[in-house]
Amino acid sequence: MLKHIPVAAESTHCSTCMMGSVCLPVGMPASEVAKLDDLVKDRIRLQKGQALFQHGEKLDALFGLRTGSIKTQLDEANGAHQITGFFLPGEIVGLDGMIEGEHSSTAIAMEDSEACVVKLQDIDEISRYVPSLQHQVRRLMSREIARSHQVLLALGSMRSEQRLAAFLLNLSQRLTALGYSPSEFIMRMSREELGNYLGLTLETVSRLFSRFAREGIIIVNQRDIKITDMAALNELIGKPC
Amino acid sequence: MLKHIPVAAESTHCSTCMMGSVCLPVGMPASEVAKLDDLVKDRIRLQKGQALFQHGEKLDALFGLRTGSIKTQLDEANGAHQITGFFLPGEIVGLDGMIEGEHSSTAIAMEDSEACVVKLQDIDEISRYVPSLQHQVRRLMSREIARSHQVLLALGSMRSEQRLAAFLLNLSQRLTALGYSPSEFIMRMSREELGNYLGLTLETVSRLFSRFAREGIIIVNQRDIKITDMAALNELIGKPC
DNA sequence: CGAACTATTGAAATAGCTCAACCGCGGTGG
DNA sequence: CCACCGCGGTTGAGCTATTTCAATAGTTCG
Repeated sequence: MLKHIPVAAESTHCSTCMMGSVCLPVGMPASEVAKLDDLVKDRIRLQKGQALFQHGEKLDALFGLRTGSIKTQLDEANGAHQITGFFLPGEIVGLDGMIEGEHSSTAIAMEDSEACVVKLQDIDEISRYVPSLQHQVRRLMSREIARSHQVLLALGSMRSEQRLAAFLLNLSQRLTALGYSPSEFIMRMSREELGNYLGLTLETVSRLFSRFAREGIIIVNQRDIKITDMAALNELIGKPC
Repeated sequence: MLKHIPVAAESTHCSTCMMGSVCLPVGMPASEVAKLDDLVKDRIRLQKGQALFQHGEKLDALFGLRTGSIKTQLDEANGAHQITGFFLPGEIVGLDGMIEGEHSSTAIAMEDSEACVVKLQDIDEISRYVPSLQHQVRRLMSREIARSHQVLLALGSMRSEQRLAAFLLNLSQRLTALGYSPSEFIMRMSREELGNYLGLTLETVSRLFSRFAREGIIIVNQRDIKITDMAALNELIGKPC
């Protein structure tokens, strides 16, 4: 059972949340953000491995990740699955599969995590007096489409080393936006999960890490990554530094 | 320059459009659809090869494809590109890249086509008295996300023959929804475009067509396809008929 | 009719996969 | 405390699906 935590009156709301600058309100006029306080009525605390929602479940809310990290995946009939995204704090999970009111994917916590629950009906309610909220949801969904197109680009037209380079650069950027170091971080996902996401086997991913390390591009210690030559990564994906 | 055609008063509106059952209004209550008449104020006629919109252009509208077919692609700096979707009549183009009000992709007509223009500001306007319109847009965007996740699944975890099988089945289904034959159709895209979309080379695609034909699964005549063994295709993608 | 695409087919090269062995680390229980 | 297990990661060797390069043919179109 999911652990729900009602958001107490004196607790953090969107308008006072530290994540505001990168989360749902990002880019909204401050005057409007102030009116979002009723948007999040509770939060969910997840333990590592727990599902935030599962394929086929009724969908009536979006989730703003506050702490931790989450992966989303498409489950296949034969038991296999394809990971479609890794989410960091401030990012919105659950934008896919509002078709027929059912989730089309499954979201699983990769470490202990906490997410704000944003009910769809509250979005509708609040957009009546916060006109920009609907635009915001559209913008977030649009960004999610663009994001998955980027992954499509990687899977469709990059070689293995480029996929990993693109992934590391993307992760670095997103972590930077959260205030972390651009060049040193801990990956929450296993080699297998990363391989699944990138359309490679776990062995290939492992070999790539070793090779990048041998070439002096990164320093690898299990999931602890230090990027020592950002330019080389950019060059790999054809972006002249 | 794009050819705009104002929609005359007596012309077809969403409420009377033949495509209504598969296009933007799909699933909306009939009473609401009746109020959508001001949603489309003009249409665009495109010649084969012409762009409906290009990467970086200002985005202020969605497009409902009325006739023809359109491909969307991500353009890379080095001149390469990744095709992210093929669109048929009734499908909505332009849902990606409402970020920063700019298109993140380019949409190109694969044959002479015509699209209804749905201005974003008209959507906002009309949703004031057609409450379900916002839901509808959300639903359509969500479907677009789910769609691209399906492609991700194909690119990430299927072998070449499965990708082509999945593609043919998907195309067949969509054409059926439009009232065409499920088993006999003309593909609007070249082997190269299909290969690009599926993350394969054009030669591999060509060989796969030849092989499927040799195995009695399809009959191929250039872009003219006849599926003779639908069950075999389903089996290929692991869906026991 | 010839030019320029578009598709097919073959042969050789290779990127990434499969199978398999091994290592290291963290927990667990005798 | 230490032996043992299991899991995640690394590395090697051989294999194979797909690509690359190349030659040929069919189709479209001015």
